[in-house]
Amino acid sequence: MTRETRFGALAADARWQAAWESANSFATTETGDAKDSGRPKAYILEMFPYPSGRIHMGHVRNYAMGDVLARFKRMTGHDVLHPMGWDAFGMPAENAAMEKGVHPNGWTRANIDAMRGQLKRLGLAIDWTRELATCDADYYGQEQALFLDLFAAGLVTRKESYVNWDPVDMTVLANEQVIDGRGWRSGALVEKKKLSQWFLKITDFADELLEGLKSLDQWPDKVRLMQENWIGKSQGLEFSFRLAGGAPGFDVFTTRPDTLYGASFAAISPDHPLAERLAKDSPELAVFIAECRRQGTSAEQLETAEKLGFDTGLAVEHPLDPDWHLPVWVVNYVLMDYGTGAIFGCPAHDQRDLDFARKYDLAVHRVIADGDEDGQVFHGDEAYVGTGRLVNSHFLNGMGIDEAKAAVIARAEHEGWGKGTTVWRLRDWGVSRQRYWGTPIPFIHCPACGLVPVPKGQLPIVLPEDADFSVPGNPLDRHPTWKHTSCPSCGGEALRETDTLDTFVDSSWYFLRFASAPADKPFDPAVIARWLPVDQYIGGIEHAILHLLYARFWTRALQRIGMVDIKEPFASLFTQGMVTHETYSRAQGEGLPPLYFTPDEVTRTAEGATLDADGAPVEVGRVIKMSKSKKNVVDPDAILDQYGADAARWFMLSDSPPERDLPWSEAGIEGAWRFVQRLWRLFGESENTGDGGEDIALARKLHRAIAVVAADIEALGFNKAVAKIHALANDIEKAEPSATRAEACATLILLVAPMMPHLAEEAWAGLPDARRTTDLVADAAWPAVNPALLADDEVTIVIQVAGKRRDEITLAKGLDKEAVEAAALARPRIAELLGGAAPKKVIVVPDRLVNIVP
RNA sequence: GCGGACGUGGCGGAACCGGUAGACGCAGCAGACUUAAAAUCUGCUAUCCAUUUGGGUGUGCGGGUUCGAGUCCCGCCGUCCGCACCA
Repeated sequence: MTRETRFGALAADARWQAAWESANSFATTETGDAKDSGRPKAYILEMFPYPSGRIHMGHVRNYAMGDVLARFKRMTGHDVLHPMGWDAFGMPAENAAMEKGVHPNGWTRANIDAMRGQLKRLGLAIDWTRELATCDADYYGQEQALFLDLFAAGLVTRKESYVNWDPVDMTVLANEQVIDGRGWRSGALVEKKKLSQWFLKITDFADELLEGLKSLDQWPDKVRLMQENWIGKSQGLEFSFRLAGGAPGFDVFTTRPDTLYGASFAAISPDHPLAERLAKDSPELAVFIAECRRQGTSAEQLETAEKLGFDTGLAVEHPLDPDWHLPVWVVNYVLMDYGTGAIFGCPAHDQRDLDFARKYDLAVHRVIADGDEDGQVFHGDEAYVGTGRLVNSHFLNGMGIDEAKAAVIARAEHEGWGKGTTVWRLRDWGVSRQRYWGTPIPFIHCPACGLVPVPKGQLPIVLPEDADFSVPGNPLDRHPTWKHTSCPSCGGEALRETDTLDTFVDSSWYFLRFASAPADKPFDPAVIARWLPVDQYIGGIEHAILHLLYARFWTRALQRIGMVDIKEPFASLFTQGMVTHETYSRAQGEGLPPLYFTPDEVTRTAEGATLDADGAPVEVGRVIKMSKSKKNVVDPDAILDQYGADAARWFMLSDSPPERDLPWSEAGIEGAWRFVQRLWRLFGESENTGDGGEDIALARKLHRAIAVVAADIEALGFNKAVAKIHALANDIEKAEPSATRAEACATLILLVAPMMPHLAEEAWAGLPDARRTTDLVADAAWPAVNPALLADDEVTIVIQVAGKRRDEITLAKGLDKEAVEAAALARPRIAELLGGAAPKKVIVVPDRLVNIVP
């Protein structure tokens, strides 16, 4: 067979993908247990995609990274689990059903088929036998079983509550899914609606989920911090105010019980039951409350919102001095759904209270002083929130803040009017969705027996195939027959629950099902124990809170009921950056949005860009995340057709650090393509041994590259690994033919194999048998490093004079300081600079540099 | 407002633990090969002065610690991200 002078990527991609498939190369080695196989396990997982229909460049980047790691782990002797599946339930399928009249199942399955095909073209080392879609009855039936287990354990509740109702999607949203008062998917303004809802008691785990973050030392600090803020633990005092006259009042929560003597008013939320009660007899208050509710919740509105209040005329007794009465106001800045919906106002030491007090001319008393400022009247418009000592506070005077907090709590508990308590920002997870395309909640409403769990033997509760999607609302609820059933308990007529589960439930345990998927139960705990936790999880930062917090909760919930013995599902998390592209647009005149063009429609030059259709310039905009609306998208299929999988993968891994955004460019992919071809030519020289001699300098470079590339891949520093491989290729090309050079060419195949697997296979197949340890490079081992070749025996030492680089010498490695110093001072150039004078001081850093202070 | 991250050539970025700043790639310039183009190869490419050898400046800005700072400390400026009347 004569060797092609160009690497034919398209044919090679197909050839090797077929070869891997028929050799079953990426099937998981079931032992997965160092005890049995002697090999460590590596569970490499990328967040599974939603089957929207087409993959995008973000997927390519995400899966290329995971794939490099999975292939590298195989090469370094691990049993690897690297699966793929589909987060297949959710709104878009139902929207498609409504808009195009296709069934959600058919739409979803077709999308999965299309995307699977696209992913396979990337040549991913995935064990496709473990593929799952969350809309498989196999999968969601087991999810129903888990839901029943959690119910039995008291971790599922049903409560009547105000919910976030998305009027466009006609569904309920979790708090986390409401962004600036709008639905995260539809963008519609969210309304408050009272409904009976299913909840998972994530708040039971608030403390554990917070504490657990400390153990996740291989997670980005940023994500841990975001979760910590989300959980929002505050410790303080909860106490009751009595209305003056002795009538029962209301409870307040504060994190600053130390400032109680600085109180000058009490404030309740417009949604507080007391405010609502008072409003019945006060039309003015009713008007005020209505205005507060109209007030928006978006960032800008809150920023500029004025503190407004309504004096109820009521007064409450100060808990530490019953003769001291505080006026009760209804104010717009106290939220009903945090703490108790009521506070005491201490204007001197809380900015919001101070703004409010200044507006309504209320007393402002200093109770914390950081120096000699101890007058009772507080001046200025900036609250003092720093440290200090208590003043004007009777028995607290002179105490530090923490001491005073403890003293007030102790006194409250002793006298019985309050207690130390912890308040969380985290709410229970509302999982009810009034949708068709989700996991049916396995419960039955019986008029006689009430709420009855579906017996496990009757699972899965399958979605009906015939459903009407022509109008908004829940197709399950209006289905003519599906919800009618009999009660498992009394046998009488009963109705099925028609809510389905939030899709974040589906993604809270898919990583377990990948590891173990028996037919008769959700998973086999013994197999889970072998594979979990996931060793490397890779996905977008957009899941920092929702998905990752829910999955952590679900895992802990399963641990509590004894089904798994891990607390945290993901040992190491990596959040990759987005793929971005510049935009091309033309202004369309006043008031109109600009007209955007796709990269295909435009010719880009160094100076600017012109539209192919008319040859006139278009405006080159900022580099931003690829999005359909800005038309700055590049279709992976087109790239694969033109350049093949390896060039696409290589470019995705080059240049930008993986956690940062990657600017896509035509020049960049061209560069990757050229490098693929260059390597192909280089690999072709692998048998050119010249005179057969050794090239020790090249051998050193080779072995250093083997070690450094391995370390870079291990640390997910793909851009650095790419740079090192480039440098090594340069070095090999410059070297004269030799046995070492031939060996280096062959070894380079292995170094690029995780990133460019098709090219590697093609080149590997061209090697003589003597050089090939395995038929497929996919089964080959990572090259061994010869430690003796890692270090040079000579080093270049820089000579500085007064901290400035003036000269350099090459010396044997490991010389002692005196010898290095003498060698440096002996240099004519250094002697000249010193002008004959003895140096004041000489610093020698072994094998690195000499700094001479004249 | 609170919290966090980041500022290095024309661009993406590299630089171990404080020790040669700009690796590697892209773009650009010059040259070789070619009838020509593509492809490929070679060289140059932070900046200013001298242009042969060298010297000055330079990692957002201003200070500081140190023999030595992109890296550590203090204070600014800018960009991006997250949260948000959370009591």
